[in-house]
Amino acid sequence: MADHRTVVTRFAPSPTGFLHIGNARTALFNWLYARHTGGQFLLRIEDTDRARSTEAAIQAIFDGLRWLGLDWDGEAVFQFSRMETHARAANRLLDEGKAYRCYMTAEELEAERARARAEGGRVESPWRDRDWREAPAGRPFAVRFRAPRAGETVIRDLVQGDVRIPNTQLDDMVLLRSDGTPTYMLSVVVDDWDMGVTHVLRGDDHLTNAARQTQLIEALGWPVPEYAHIALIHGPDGAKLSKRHGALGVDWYRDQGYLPAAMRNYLARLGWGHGDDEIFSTEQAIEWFDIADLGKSPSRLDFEKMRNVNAHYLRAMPQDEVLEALEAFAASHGHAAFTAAQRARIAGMLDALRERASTLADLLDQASFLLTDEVIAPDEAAAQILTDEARARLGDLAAALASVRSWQAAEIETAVKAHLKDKGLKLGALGPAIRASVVGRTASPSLFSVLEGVGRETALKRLEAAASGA
RNA sequence: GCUCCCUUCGUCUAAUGGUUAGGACGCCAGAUUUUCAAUCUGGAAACACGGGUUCGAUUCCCGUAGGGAGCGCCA
Repeated sequence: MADHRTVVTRFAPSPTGFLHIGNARTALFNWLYARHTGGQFLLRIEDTDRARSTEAAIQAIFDGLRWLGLDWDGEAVFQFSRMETHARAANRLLDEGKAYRCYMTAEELEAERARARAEGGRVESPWRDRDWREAPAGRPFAVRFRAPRAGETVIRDLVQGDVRIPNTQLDDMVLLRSDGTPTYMLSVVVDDWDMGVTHVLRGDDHLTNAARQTQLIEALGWPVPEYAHIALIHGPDGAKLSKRHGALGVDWYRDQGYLPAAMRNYLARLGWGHGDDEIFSTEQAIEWFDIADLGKSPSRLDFEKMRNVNAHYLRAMPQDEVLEALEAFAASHGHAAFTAAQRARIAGMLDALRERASTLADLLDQASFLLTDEVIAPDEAAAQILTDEARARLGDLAAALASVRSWQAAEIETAVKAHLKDKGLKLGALGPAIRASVVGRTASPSLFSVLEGVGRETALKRLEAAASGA
């Protein structure tokens, strides 16, 4: 049994899809609280629904948590493997008369549920007060919890305060299905106790479950953990986050080029805050995090702000880390590994490039003119700039630049300006065309650093190609 | 339908029984500028509504409206 003097939190997703972004935030809060208190953060995979649980989903949870940098203590617990233990708890309640065998058929149940809903009461099983020996021999039965019919159950929630639920709203929950397998409600309670969980931070969709679980826990004679139910994250339109928003799994964010540190920062600010602090390190978040500062209202995802936070991290990260992240990102998007020359070119221009990017995807896109030595095909806007007149001027410029001794931005600038003066032109008459031919775009970092960045040979090759109308 | 939860700028949030209601993203304007950014300066922008309680409510209470969640032999 775990030491109950220290905080133990847990993240308990069911492996039925990807790691949902809302769940990722829940995991983050549990992780922050455990790290803040010097306690433990446990991971439990709730795989008791055999039909829906998949190996791929389990992997997605592990990968997602690791990507976010949320390390869990000890081995992940697989709920399904603890079935026997759960069943034992149910049987104990049966022996103690706190649960009963229910022989209702699916049809009877359906009718009773309709009645309860219409009358606003609980679903009642006739077997609650009947002797199970009256049941036809061999008929399968479910084990139901004998919940109080009257009164109320109060959840002492660290976020929501005391929440009182009338017991008339709480049915006799099924503990063991008629095939003998334990239900979620039973498994959670038994596992949380066995794992020594002291603080349950989860989505507020579990708030009424907390009432049922409280009843169960008390029947089992165990201490009720501290609860903290946090409001769910909604989509930008305020509706529940759904596939329609196209941004459910954390893997999507990774694929979009968001950085883990930025995600931690952004997610932490959703439903939690520390004064006016917006950008803070994970260490600071750990130091500051407290359940008391959790908000009660649901928050919406704001991709503009997320991009802004990410841009901040992209700029603040050490160069070699950005390069490493960019290369991994490129690889996962089908790019070949960078050559030494490519890496060197990107490194040389990294600060200029990252200043214009919010995500790794932006960065990779903006660095594309550095990824090849060949002539670049201009995009639509750039092509418009390359008129016959502009092309002719580029030819003159290429000839003039060929004699630049040291291929450095400052010297290139001197040479270009001398050439312009010679021709009686302003930079505005030639600059856009240089950019269009060398970068293939109408926007880029400073012209001269771009010329330096691609290297003399490639720069001249592109200028000449544009001049010859290629 | 029943039960429960929520409501401060468009969004994320801070603060308070007496404040010019603060910050951030976004937006607008200006500065800077070879493009695009970045940066700097300035600006517009909120206490959902109606009743109370109070000398005084954004803050406390009650309603209304709006939003959300739950009501499975799913988790």
